Amino acid sequence: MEHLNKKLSVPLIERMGYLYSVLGQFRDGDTRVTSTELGRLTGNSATTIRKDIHGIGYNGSIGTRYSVTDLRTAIGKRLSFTEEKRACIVGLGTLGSALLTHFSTTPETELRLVAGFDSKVNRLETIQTSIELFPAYRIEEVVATKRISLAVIAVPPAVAQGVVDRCCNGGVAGILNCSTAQVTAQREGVTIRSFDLISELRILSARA
Amino acid sequence: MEHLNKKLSVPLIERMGYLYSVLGQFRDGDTRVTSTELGRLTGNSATTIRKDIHGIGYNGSIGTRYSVTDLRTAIGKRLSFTEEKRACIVGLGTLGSALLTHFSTTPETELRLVAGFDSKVNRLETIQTSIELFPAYRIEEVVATKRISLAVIAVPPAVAQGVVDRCCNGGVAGILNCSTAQVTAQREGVTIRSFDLISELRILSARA
DNA sequence: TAGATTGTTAATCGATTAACAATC
DNA sequence: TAGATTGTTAATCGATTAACAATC
Repeated sequence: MEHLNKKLSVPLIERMGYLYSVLGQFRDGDTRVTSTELGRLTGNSATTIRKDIHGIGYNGSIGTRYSVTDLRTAIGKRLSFTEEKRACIVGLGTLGSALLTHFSTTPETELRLVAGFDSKVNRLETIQTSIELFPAYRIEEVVATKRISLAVIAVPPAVAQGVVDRCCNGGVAGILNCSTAQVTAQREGVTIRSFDLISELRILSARA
Repeated sequence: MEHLNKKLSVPLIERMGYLYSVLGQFRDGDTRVTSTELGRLTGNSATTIRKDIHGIGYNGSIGTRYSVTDLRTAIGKRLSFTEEKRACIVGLGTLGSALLTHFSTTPETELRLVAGFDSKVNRLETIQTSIELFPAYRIEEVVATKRISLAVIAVPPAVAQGVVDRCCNGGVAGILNCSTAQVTAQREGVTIRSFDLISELRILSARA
């Protein structure tokens, strides 16, 4: 009754998110697996796995292993993979429209892409997709009415902050910033993460 | 003479990589800036900035501030942004070819995209780009002869590990895995980072 | 029972922050 | 000199690992 609502750390969420998808690949949900095995499958130590599982509030029972389905359900609940989240993509240039296609063709997810935005109306007309597209001036309205909680930003750096502001006003809870600009959320409680190919390659090249 | 070749931590590289690009935006390189100001510009504490700068082996002088150009040069050297790195993209589906376009149109970088690979030869023929394209069976050979050190992997999950192996054999030092598959490097000294839209959105949605 | 395995505390490691001495 | 600012040590914080008690 203590740790149930504690905020989870990012590393833990990353590990458990991945474990969730690994567990989904088991054919037989009745299987039981040890923490050692789960560690091997996800590239972590058995101790970390046990600590994480404990951290999300799930309890197995000592001696017996973890039940695949029960554990998966518990992770899903705690990380709220069970309730569907609606997402949008703002900016449909080469990168944005590729992410749109990539996203809408990825199955098995609790994330649903429900809108795309671009400032150029004639660009909207040329894109072939089943996702609803809107001109950028409607961001606030559409985000609010469709209750979109996640936004992927793929616009030129110069306009990124403005887009972030409008997404915040519409009421998103999280923003994935794919532009090279540094942006901040005015509104309290909006999480922003940066997602940029060049930065990632830089990190790789500096490590190597 | 002690810390010069110590391996830098990923958070430090991320912060200094970003600081590097921020410093590049100063019009006048003769400007001097305080650690407090740099912290504000990058979203870190002044102490962290000073510690990082110290960590990469740069020394300012007490009381005067940091020289913009000198500091930028020092970061560039230590993170080896000065020596050009060659990169390739493997897998030219929607995501891969968008990354190819995105990458080749991003200027101001020490990273140079020099090759694209795909297993389908007729797909190679339809892509319009100034980057040289090759069939996938030539990965090892081309990576080796062009001395490519970074590979971006955007292939279907089922073939990801095989592609990683061939890149390693060719001699890359770093791999950015954009597929949903978990892959490992057989060879010692190859760094792999995962770069996946869906995982990032999951983290965001679990935080929010 | 004995071996295996989880739950959980203690120890370690690493990164960030606080504090302040050194010095321009 | 006095105020500002870096360099650097010490303190804090958080995450990972080690160890082992609890128990199937």
